[in-house]
Amino acid sequence: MLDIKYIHNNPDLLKQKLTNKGSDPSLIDQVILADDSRKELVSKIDDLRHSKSLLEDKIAKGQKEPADLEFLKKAKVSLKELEDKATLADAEFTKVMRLIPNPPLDIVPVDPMGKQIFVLREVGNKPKFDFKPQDYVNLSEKLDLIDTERAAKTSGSRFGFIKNELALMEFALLQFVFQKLSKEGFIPLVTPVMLKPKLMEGMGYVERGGEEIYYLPKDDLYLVGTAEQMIGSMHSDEILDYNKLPLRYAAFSSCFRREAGSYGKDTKGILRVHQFDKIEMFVFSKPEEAVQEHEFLLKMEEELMQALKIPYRVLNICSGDLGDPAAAKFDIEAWLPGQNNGEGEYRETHSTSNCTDFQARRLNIRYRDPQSQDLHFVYTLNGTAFAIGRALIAIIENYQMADGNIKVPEALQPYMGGIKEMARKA
RNA sequence: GGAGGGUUCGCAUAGUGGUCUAGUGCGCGCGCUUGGAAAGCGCGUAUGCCGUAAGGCAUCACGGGUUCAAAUCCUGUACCCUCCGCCA
Repeated sequence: MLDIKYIHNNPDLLKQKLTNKGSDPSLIDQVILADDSRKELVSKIDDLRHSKSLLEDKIAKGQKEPADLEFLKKAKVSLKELEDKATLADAEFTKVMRLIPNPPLDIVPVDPMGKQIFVLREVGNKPKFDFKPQDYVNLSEKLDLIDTERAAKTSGSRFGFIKNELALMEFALLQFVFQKLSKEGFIPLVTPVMLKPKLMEGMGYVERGGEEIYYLPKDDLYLVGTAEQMIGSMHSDEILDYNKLPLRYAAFSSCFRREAGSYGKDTKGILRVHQFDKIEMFVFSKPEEAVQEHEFLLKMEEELMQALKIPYRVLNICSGDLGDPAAAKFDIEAWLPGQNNGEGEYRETHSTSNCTDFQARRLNIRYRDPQSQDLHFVYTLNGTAFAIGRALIAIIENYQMADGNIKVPEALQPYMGGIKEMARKA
């Protein structure tokens, strides 16, 4: 959600920004109109209430006059009418307000269609194999590391059992990430995965993309698609301590996504599944520190990739490809040498967004400025530490050997109980 | 799932129809006092909306109702707590 005063003062700039994001610029005119009619009603109601309460004070002091009672009875009726109108006007205003996405920052490349790719850098050496590299689906099948067939039996398509050393590796990865991020000042967190509708809406993923979210009607709860939704929500309606900003969390959760509309895409394996585990970084920051926090999150992501020695590239996501809450976003794509029939390709493993005060406004998360004592909205940022499934895929493909066995990255070996290689079972 | 209790200003509490956005204590801020501090004393201490301003309006978990008037009465819902049952 944006600041309505800012909208009133900068309609043309915002229309341009919405156009850049591929959104409907007429939302700006709509919301201004809705706000004006809302204000008009509020003024009328306030005036009427004021004159009403003056008379009520008079009556309370014992000066009762029939004419006053008459007026008050009428006022009560017209007040009710006005209030009903105001409720409607308010609902309309809020509805439009919530449809307006976060305008992109200036660093975001403009491409309303969201087709273009802007590579900031490529990092790491792509592994050179003296054999034709296989993709992770083949590799993991031979080593009995992933079972999607039985997962289809138990749960349907787009699920997977993670087995044997790969199951151990999931927890090695978690351990590895938590160790590193704790040292960097992130608060380790394990979150609930069910979230109330009001808060899910607050995070800004329901207006568009609601189809993507699992919902439990019997309990009126959503299943989270990322821990980001939980961390933002846990501090809703709070005033955060200025001295504790930036407040950084590293949160583990399972994530649930319906993957509606991706039929036929990535149907094999576990690249795109309905349920996966992830450690997510989340930061509540002072506005003036948000850009540097965003870079810090990206740095964390890159350091994690580098520690695992997985080659990757960094993308500056263009305006048309930003989600509603994001004002700027960097993605990391890991190099998967086994894809594309052994030619290799980059696939997204990480994403970090600066959501400015868009989510904080909806969730009402503020801090008090120590100088002015004023309350301001915090800025929120999020970034993937590791989406476990995709990290495992990247490891499998980059660490494969000629015999089809897979080395365990050195950084993970301390957490693997002495296992240095995932090998074919006897 | 069953039975009971609760939800008021950062915290703790007072408040059963008008003088209550709301008293008191604690906490916090400013000042006096002091060589300095503590104590003491005085003053201040929620948020949102409308308005250039003066000022006005709203909010005592949330919604509906009674009344000229609701923190207070009636009613529905949510959340929390205790006990019982079930359970990893």
